[in-house]
Amino acid sequence: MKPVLEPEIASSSANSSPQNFHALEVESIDLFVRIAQFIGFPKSYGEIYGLLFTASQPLSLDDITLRLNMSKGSASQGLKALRGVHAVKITYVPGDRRDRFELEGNIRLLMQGFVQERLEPGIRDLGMRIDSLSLKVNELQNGEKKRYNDRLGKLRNWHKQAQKIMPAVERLLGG
Amino acid sequence: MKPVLEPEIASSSANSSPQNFHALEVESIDLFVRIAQFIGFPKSYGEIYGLLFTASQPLSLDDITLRLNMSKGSASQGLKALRGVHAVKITYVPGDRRDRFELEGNIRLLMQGFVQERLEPGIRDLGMRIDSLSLKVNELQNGEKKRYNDRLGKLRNWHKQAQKIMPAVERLLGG
DNA sequence: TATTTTGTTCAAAAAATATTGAACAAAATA
DNA sequence: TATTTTGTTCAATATTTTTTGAACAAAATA
Repeated sequence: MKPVLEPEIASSSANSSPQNFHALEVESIDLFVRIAQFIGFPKSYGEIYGLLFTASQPLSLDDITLRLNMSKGSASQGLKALRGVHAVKITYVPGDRRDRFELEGNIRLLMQGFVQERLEPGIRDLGMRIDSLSLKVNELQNGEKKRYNDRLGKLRNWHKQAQKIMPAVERLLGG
Repeated sequence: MKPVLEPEIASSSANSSPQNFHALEVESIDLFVRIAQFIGFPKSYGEIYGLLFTASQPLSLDDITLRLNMSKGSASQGLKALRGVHAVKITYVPGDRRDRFELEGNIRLLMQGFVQERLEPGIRDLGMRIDSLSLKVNELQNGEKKRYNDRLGKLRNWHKQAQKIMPAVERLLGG
């Protein structure tokens, strides 16, 4: 079965890149590549997301590799990761054996996934490290101990506030 | 003039790494290396910050390169960047020709710098791109236009909320 | 002024990260 | 069952980012 591609939109400004992209698609992909890099994802993830953002129907792995001129391996891994943060889902399309991919309805799911799977674990890990450091500092002699504790106190405080703000971030970005 | 190094802390658990680090220093540097990576800085920046965190007095460029076994170039660049986000400052020490570096008193300045110089500009840039995309979408035919605008609307909404939360993030992490 | 000390810059090297592509497994079809 | 289609994995390759180190400039000292 042949890949399902977007119908070319008739327009005098139609872009004629090697992949036959519409100018709008290019700009959309570009936007999501930046978002990806912003949150620390490889740019291929952003390309995939951007392509799906513009697509009028769920795309197959083939569509994606063809359109983006990307290896099957990359596309597979990227889709896996995007599914992992609930940014993309697999859709069943009757009469097609292949998986078809499309965006989760809500953009917020991308951000929610990011917050829950990267931001929060990161903050939690830092907390554990700060605690461990605090314990060791308590075994020092008085002078040293005071100096360390002054600085550690500020760090703990910062961390506590970072934790405190997390639910709000999640609620706003995810609401 | 010879480099100013930390006096070795007498302790049965004193670490004997090649650089003669105390276990506490190692853990502190490790912690800040993670924080650096977390916010997208090279790990050398974290090493420098971590070393300064444990230091009982301002350190010179020499101290830092010697202690961390890092090139002069790296140390210079790292310190420049850390000064750029107000995480580190230069202190004048009478009788020493060299610059001496120490942490800005408040940890929060590190985060404030990060928020102001990375997070906010990033969000702003995304906003401009989303606006540009919106303009182009308005030139499409009705069917296409609707489909795009549905998705773009969600994106705009997400972006608006990200902007809204920014001051709170800044206030909390920086207060 | 000549020499030394100190810090910066940037091209080249090293390290880290992302991408490819071929081998593989699983599922559908013939 | 044999063949084809589809998607995954991972070692090798390519790309990007970081680090080095030597050349340089500026400032202090002799």
